[in-house]
Amino acid sequence: MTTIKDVAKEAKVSVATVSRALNNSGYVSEKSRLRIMKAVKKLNYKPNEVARSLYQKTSKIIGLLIPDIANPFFPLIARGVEDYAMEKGYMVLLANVEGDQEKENRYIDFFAQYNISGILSVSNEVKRFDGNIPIVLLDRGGKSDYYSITVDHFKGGQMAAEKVIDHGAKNVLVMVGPRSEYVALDRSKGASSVLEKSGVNYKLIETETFQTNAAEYTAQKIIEEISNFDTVIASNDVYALEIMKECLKQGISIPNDLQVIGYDNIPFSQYSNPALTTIEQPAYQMGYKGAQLLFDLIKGKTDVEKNTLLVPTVIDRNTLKERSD
Amino acid sequence: MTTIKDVAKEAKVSVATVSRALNNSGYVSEKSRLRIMKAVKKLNYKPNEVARSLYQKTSKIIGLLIPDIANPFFPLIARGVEDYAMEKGYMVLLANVEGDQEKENRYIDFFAQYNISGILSVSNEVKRFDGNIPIVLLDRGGKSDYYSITVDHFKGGQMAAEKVIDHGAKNVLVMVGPRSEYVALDRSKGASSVLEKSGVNYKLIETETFQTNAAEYTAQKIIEEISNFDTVIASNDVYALEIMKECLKQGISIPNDLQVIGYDNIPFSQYSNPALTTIEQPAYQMGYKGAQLLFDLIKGKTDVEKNTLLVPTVIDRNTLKERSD
DNA sequence: CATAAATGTGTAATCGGTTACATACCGAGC
DNA sequence: GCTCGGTATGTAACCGATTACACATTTATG
Repeated sequence: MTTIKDVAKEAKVSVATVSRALNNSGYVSEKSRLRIMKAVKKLNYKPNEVARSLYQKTSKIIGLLIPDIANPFFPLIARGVEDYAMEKGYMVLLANVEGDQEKENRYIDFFAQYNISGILSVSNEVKRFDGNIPIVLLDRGGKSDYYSITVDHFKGGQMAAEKVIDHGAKNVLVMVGPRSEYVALDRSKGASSVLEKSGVNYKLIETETFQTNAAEYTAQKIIEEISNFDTVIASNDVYALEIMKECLKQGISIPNDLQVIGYDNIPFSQYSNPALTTIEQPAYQMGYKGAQLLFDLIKGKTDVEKNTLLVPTVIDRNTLKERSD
Repeated sequence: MTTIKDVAKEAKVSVATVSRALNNSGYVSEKSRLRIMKAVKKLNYKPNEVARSLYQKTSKIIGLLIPDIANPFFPLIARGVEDYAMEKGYMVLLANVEGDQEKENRYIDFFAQYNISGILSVSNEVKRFDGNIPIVLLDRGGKSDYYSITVDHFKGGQMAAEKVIDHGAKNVLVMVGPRSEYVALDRSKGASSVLEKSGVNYKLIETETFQTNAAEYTAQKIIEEISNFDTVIASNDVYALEIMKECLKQGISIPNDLQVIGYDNIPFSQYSNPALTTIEQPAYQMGYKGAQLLFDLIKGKTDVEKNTLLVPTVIDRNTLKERSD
């Protein structure tokens, strides 16, 4: 590895001058600058970020905490984050915490130990973080005192309910995610508010987790109850697909015997047969905007919108019956 | 942030002693050790990994290069890697390169700048890496002089071909991935070897990329040709699902009008209707074993198996016709 | 009991950058 | 000609850890 000293020697200047030239800080004569650039090229010099980071106490890394890399919804967010970060010359450290508090803690300690400059988290809160680096929450945490980019899940829940009512739902099972997730709560509140007002029969059923690896078990439990309902509002697309799989096994026809609506619009929701009707979250956009906000905070900007609320959209496919009108 | 100096002062010893105590190197009296541990706890001291890394020229990070985070096959690998790395107290820096050489280069520079201790790459080779840290290739590169954990794709291709022949295929379209990917080549070679020998009619069709975002376009092009065939061996599950989606649109019934077999066994292949018959790659295992091998190399072990070959398995689902016998 | 070996500890160099500070030179303004 | 501000550059301190080396003390050995 060539170091700044090698460059300095090659360009016949001091390391200070090299550093100034590379960082455009302080005065450097044009002559020196040229010699330095030439030396950098000749020696293929890349500054050692570790050394830089040690002195500066920051880095060109941001951390991204996601709950479940196996759910394709999160990679969508990750891409948005990554694209913006890349534009700014930053790297993103992707941490897959899988709902495991211990794992999350380890990643956060790690972030701190590496002088990470900001954190984006798709998580309700970032516990146990003592440093003072900026944090932006994605998809959740809208009412907390964190900065956040969220989707209006209450509205999303309403949209789902309106949509199924519109398609003739009479007995609706609405899956609520785990109680600990505000996201899930908001969604089901939105749904029930509409359902309640319109007078259709409905029941809330709570599931324990959002993790994809529990989806199969959960879907089976739900199917046991399904004979009393004509429609299910699933807590996300993975669950919706899992329910459809179970229905297929049991000869329950979709949408005739049972209507299904999902949430997220993950790429795979278009591949089911029938293709899944769902509520789209602007995941990529959320990631991208979240990264933007985080960089504003890193730069010390203060006139930023603290909580941005994005709107979901209905994606009309084929798991609801044709409307009769 | 508390530093080693704070701990030293609190424990009334020098920083050297603290360092020795924490790293179990050199001599430290039991009395000092206890006082140091107490101080560490009291001050909640976490060593600054950046400083440590600067001196040691290594770190507790390994890099994982994956080609496409949107394809659920890769998160499976990532989990295997992560689980093993976590056991060993390492972090994994997940880099999503999206088939973009520029992006890959940036990540690799970045890895080098952060003294990463090893690289796992799901990529044909790791170009332009001048350092000398260990590299393990996953899923590809079996014949190169890199260390690798691969799946026997030739055999996988054979299995797919045997399977479809077994189910009565007469005219087979086999999708080949991009020419640049040995994986794709091996698979199609395996398939054609069997097809050739058994005398069934077949055609190879080359696609430009494995990236999921090009899948829709590619599938449409393939469908144009499909009327001449009764079976398609897709280059991976995402493509298989995409083809099934197009078939659904066009009223082509699966498996009666067209049989489909995929490759990978991504979690979502079970959600299609009919559920996708496919060849499973032991992705998680590949990640886990790859991490194991990488750690052996990091530790300087030399008596390791250089190229491990895992075997794929047929996952029997419903996109092939019932066998007539 | 003398000496060698083992144990324990502190000072300072080191890793590769950034930057405060000192210094020197130059041209402008009085 | 002298002073002042702008330009240019180098020396050395610093970031927070590890470790070579020196030195002191204790323990083992013959």
